[in-house]
Amino acid sequence: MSSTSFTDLLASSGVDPYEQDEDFLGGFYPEETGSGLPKFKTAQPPPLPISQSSRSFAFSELLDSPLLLSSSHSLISPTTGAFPFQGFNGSDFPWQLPSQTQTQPQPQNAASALQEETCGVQDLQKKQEDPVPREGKVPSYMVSRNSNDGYGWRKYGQKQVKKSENPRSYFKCTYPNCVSKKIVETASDGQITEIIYKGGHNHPKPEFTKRPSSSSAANARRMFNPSSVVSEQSESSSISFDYGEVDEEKEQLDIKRLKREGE
DNA sequence: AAGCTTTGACCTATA
DNA sequence: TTATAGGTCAAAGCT
Repeated sequence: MSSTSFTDLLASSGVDPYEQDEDFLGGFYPEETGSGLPKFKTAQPPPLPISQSSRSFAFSELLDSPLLLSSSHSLISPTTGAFPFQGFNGSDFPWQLPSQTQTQPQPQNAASALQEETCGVQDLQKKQEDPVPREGKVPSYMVSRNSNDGYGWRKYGQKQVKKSENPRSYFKCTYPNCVSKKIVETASDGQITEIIYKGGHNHPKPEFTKRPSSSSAANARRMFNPSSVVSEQSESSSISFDYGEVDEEKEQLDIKRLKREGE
């Protein structure tokens, strides 16, 4: 998969660029974003040992750590999308628009890679900030299943954690035998402030997920209602990828967590 | 009727 | 060893 491009992955996953775009903007992001751009954070170790770190210390650690190597799920579509955060190497942003992706030059080194990342994030941010204005908070049902990164998610718990003032929602992938989970931290105003992915999907992205076959068609409609799903971006909202803006403490916690999971 | 969300209780890990 | 925090379970209710 090292030679597999994002586009290829899209194709192989049965998602065409157009759809992908919709997935990211209307499914994965928006919903996740709901309102502001979420602070993407992932506990999911990057599948490939690529220079995706905007934080050398952390990633060098990760790269050296068994986490990366032992992450069996890393070989599959990890987190949310079928495409892991390897995308951070600058050219494969999972949520990056195809056109943008294609114009991204390959990072020459760690430093440039870092710049690329930063750029990619910012550009992406702009693109995402534009789209659609959001009104009000995002209902939990949007935040949850809607995680249409192509996968189905079921909320199994919510908790107010001390670490952050915002409540965390816990989701499991609804695919049979899939152990993938994600934790979404949502601010009081409905903005998703943090998303943590745990475990990878051990299955291909279900094609039906875009149109949830769940009984709650109403919910599905609401979920996919652009006007309600898309977000207006505030100045404060920003995409903070795990790799770039997470504080050391959090990252350490994630690493701990990953280690535990890996055992 | 199936599947999902909600929510309090319970379990486990960590300091 | 104990207290606290984080994560999960599972029953109830909803769509």
